Amino acid sequence: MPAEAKVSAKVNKPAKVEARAAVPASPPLTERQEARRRRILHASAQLASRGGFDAVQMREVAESSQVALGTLYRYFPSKIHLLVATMQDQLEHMHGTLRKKPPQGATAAERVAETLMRAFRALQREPHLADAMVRALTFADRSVSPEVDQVSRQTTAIILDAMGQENPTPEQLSAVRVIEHTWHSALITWLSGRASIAQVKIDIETVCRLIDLTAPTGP
Amino acid sequence: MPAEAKVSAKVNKPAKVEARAAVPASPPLTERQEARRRRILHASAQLASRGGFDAVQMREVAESSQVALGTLYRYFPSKIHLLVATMQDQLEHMHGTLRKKPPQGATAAERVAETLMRAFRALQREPHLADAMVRALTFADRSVSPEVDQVSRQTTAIILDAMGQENPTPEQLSAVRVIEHTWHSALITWLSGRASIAQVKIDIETVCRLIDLTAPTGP
DNA sequence: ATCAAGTCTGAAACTTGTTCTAGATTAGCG
DNA sequence: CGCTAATCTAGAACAAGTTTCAGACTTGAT
Repeated sequence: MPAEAKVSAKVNKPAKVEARAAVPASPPLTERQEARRRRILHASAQLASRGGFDAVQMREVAESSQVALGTLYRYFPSKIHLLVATMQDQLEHMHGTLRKKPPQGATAAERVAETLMRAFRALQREPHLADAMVRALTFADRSVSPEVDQVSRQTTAIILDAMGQENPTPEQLSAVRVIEHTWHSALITWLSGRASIAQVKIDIETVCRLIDLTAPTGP
Repeated sequence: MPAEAKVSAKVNKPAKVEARAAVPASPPLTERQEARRRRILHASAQLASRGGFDAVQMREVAESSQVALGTLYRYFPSKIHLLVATMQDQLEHMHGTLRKKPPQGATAAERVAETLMRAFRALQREPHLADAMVRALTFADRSVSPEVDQVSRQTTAIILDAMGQENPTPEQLSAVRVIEHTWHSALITWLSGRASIAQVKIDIETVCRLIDLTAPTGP
């Protein structure tokens, strides 16, 4: 039988994903493989934290993580895949952090805005890392759709969490979609220096109004 | 004195731009230079229409437009610059087209949604071209900010046109910003196959509600 | 313990964006 | 016209993402 894992082709790259969780449902990795994967993601985040998207060079990631270039590509079929996976990783971490101190706002809109601003502040602490992750996310083509979708689901989960809404209406889900759009695009404009932090704040607060507008008890 | 133009360095690449118009304010180009520029943009759009972002290869653009590679880079300092300029070009064209038949909707929100859906339909006719332009736009880094800003201004102008609002309030401008965010991000999700045309429509209509919400005579 | 199948490594090769160079061309001025 | 500075061209060279390959290494099954 196989070797380090019983996968067929391409290392267990996160394929189809379970309905909710962030955990890939693909064949399990051996310990050593799991360790390699971690090393790679760590190196990726570290290099990204330095110089952003451009500083994440595949050869360097491979070297930093003590893995051959070919192996890196087996785990992550492209630089974009790698960075999107890095984002998944960071997002999970952030969701955990955010869960701990739930937002205080009185309305759902306030809580969502507060949560997103908290996330934004976290990103501001590592602007280069944010740059690498967000640029990869929006540049991703169809071949990365499953992974990008996963990030999107995770983001949706964070927002719904903040809303404290168990069973959102379709209208509310639309509002959440629009909020995500705004969130990503506002980050882009901030990262490329075309919008200030204050401007991003305003945009987030503006779009969050949609939540109240679509609240089940609303207008 | 100089040759084909009296520019200093880098061909008259659109620098600072006048307050409103889309016309670059830089030193004028010779006829031959203007012609070269047109050929390049045409080749860019043509290649993009075929295979999208990846199909726009600088060597091919240079060949198609009968220009040396070095010259291409003198006119457009990077592939991203080129594609963003291509977008400026197309946007101008589209703004002209849209002006002709103003939207019919009763409310500003309806008119904006109608206008954006009209633009969306136009993009659907050349999805590959849309792919190239939008991907370039969101991937652009700081070095392209002036040009991307110009595109943003043009988009804002189209939306304000549709609103029929001469003197928008700051709140309305915020709403317009959020609409633009949603517009760009929704296009991205559509282009990468993660959202359907119907979904994009819903998102546009949802975000356009913000306009009524912020109307001067509104709530 | 042995073996077959799959994995990892190291290095070279290939692709495409970007830069550089030497020489031919062009524009405008005197 | 003839000059000069800038532009254009052809082509090589460089950089980083991606692919490929032969051989060494692991793993799990027999």
